[in-house]
Amino acid sequence: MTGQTPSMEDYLEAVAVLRRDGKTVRVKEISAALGVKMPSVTAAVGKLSKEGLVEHKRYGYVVLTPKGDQAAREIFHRHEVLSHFLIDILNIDSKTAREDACRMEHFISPVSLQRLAKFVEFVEACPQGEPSWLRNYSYYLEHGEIPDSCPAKASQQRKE
Amino acid sequence: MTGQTPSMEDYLEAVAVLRRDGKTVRVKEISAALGVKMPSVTAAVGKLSKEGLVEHKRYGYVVLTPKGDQAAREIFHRHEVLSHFLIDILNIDSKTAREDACRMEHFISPVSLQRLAKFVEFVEACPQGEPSWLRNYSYYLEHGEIPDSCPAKASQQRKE
DNA sequence: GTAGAATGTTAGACGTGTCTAACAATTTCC
DNA sequence: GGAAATTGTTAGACACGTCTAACATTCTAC
Repeated sequence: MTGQTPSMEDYLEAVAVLRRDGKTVRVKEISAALGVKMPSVTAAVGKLSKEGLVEHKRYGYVVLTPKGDQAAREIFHRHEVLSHFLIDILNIDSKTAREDACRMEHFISPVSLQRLAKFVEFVEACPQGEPSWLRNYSYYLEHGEIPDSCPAKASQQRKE
Repeated sequence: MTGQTPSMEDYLEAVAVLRRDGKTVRVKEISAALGVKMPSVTAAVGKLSKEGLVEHKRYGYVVLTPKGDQAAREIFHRHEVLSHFLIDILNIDSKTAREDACRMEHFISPVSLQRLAKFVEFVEACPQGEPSWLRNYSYYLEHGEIPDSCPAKASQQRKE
């Protein structure tokens, strides 16, 4: 948690992402990235500046301070874990996944985030896990029924 | 999605939950349930009433209309799927899980919700799935390393 | 059946975040 | 180097959701 509102977290994250994409960051770009008008950005950047998270000279560039960078990293990490889970495990299209991550990232607790991260890690560390439960899950998604290769299904069928 | 703000969704859900717990629902109880003051409830109930989601006679009980009940069910379903996932799969303590679900439930898209629900369903339908990847996950959570019973781990060890 | 307690409402303030309209600075380019 | 385009800021409005303080209604119990 960064102690920021969802909105302020979005601004911080946007600055970090734009920066990462190479260029210096201007109000206009933040505005475009977040789909808000420039005056909203000016106001937000003013607040973040007061809190020592960004530096911003009037009419100039917006730059993260070390403290702001740290906060942005944390936010971005939440975003990454969530979208990673949504895309690679739940199989959600990346556009929807990113949108969902963008909204939910502001509300997941540190505990849940950490667990979710561990979960994703686990799945990656053990990708073929037991012939592949993840593949079985995909099958289930597609066909709506438990694949035969799942033991539970097999025993259930035996009973039938 | 119900077309409601997160706040209004919370009110709707609270009414449904209180109602389910047996009693008639009063402003005071909603206030207590959500941790807001009574005037906030009055205002919120007024809005929901205008939209035909609750009925509320001055100084009287708050009752969901069929439309409101439907919306509340949908919200509650989101809550259930999320907390179910957090508790039963990620192994998060139920207090944290419920709090997280309460916040995130307002922001998950229908697509992701449906997928998450499917995922939980899948895990339950196939609980022993391949010796139990879920148990392996629990082991991983506890010990921080992939259990030997995981094939990937086994082959990795062979290489070492 | 009325006084006091409990509950509910209204009025008005405030914080947050957004917007538009108008103005200001900066950059571009002939 | 100055006019026009671009970018940025300020001022002021508004929606939302919350609060406190004051007032109104209803309920409870004698």
